[in-house]
Amino acid sequence: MNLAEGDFAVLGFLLFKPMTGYELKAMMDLTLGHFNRASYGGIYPSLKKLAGGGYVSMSQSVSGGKIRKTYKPLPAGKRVFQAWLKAEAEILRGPGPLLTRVFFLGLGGRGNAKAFSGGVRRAARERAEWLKRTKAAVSGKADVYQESTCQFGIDYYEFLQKWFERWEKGL
Amino acid sequence: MNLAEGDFAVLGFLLFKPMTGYELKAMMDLTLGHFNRASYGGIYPSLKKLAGGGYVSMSQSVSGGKIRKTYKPLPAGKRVFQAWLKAEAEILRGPGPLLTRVFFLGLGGRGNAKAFSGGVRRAARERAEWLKRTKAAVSGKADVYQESTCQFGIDYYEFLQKWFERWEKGL
DNA sequence: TTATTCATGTAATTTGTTACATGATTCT
DNA sequence: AGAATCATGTAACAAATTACATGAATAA
Repeated sequence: MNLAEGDFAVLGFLLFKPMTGYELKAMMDLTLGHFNRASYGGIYPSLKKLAGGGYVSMSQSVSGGKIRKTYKPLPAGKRVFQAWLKAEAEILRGPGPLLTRVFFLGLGGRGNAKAFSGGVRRAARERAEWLKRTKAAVSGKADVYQESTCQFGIDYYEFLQKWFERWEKGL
Repeated sequence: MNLAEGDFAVLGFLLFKPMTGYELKAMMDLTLGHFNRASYGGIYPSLKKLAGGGYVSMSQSVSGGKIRKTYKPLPAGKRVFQAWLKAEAEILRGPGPLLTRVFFLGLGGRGNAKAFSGGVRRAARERAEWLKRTKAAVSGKADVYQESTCQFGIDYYEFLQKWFERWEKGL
């Protein structure tokens, strides 16, 4: 039973501040919501999983008949989160997973952000190069739209490179 | 049993040219592979589903003990594909689904591409505006990385707007 | 008094991913 | 002889999405 992207997002938010599932949803909607949508159907099972694995603890409080379950990271949770922060980034799935990582970079060590950014830039450069080659290979054989798809990829990965380059300098 | 993103991609490729599952995989890897990964585990069940729904026909040929199943779109398949091409684009999931649509735009009517591009630009503009507002609202309360996440979103949606604007002009 | 916010979750379905299993043909 | 390409697919698992179900407190 290993943790997925969504689980790490939940865990990361709890590292900022212990929260209830409801509060988590509100925070996620506000911050990562534009790319990574959060739903109760994702959050509550995730909390259960994290608690079952010993990554977070749960404390229940009852006020006025209403149950409130507040979740808080345990040492094991902090450990796996740090490991996740240091892992290589997957740039292929689009900005969503990438942004989730950027969001939590403040929780990692000082060198972590630079290393992460460097990894993204390298991967984006490789992707852009590859696409330029395929574009040249397909040129003439494909219609405008198909070539546009390729061109978009090139432009997108160059945008990524530039963005992270600029960002790294400003850190 | 309604069709998903991946099913439409398969159907679209078959509209270019009747193919086998194997050929589909090769084509998809070459063209849409950078954002939308294709696997046999996705393609073959998709073909089965499309055939079962009466969207494509299958013709089997045996040459040298080897079975070759070639799939070809039926009128019903063409109809649902056209409807899919005309639907509003989902810009939230990142470039993947967007690019799948661009790739097949040549199969739609002349006005289709412009309408699509306009829709993307409008959605991207709204998203960027929304992010600017939340950025202003959160300013000071969030750390560098959290604000960067927001800034990335703004820059990304502006990149999208500019890209499609330029693209539309060149059509 | 009615709508919204706070607060919990489950169940079903869909979708995607990975790994496995098989075998002929063709190129080196 | 061995590697790569052509060609089929299934099974298991992981993940995400949607819809459903419930109910107290509070703000309009």
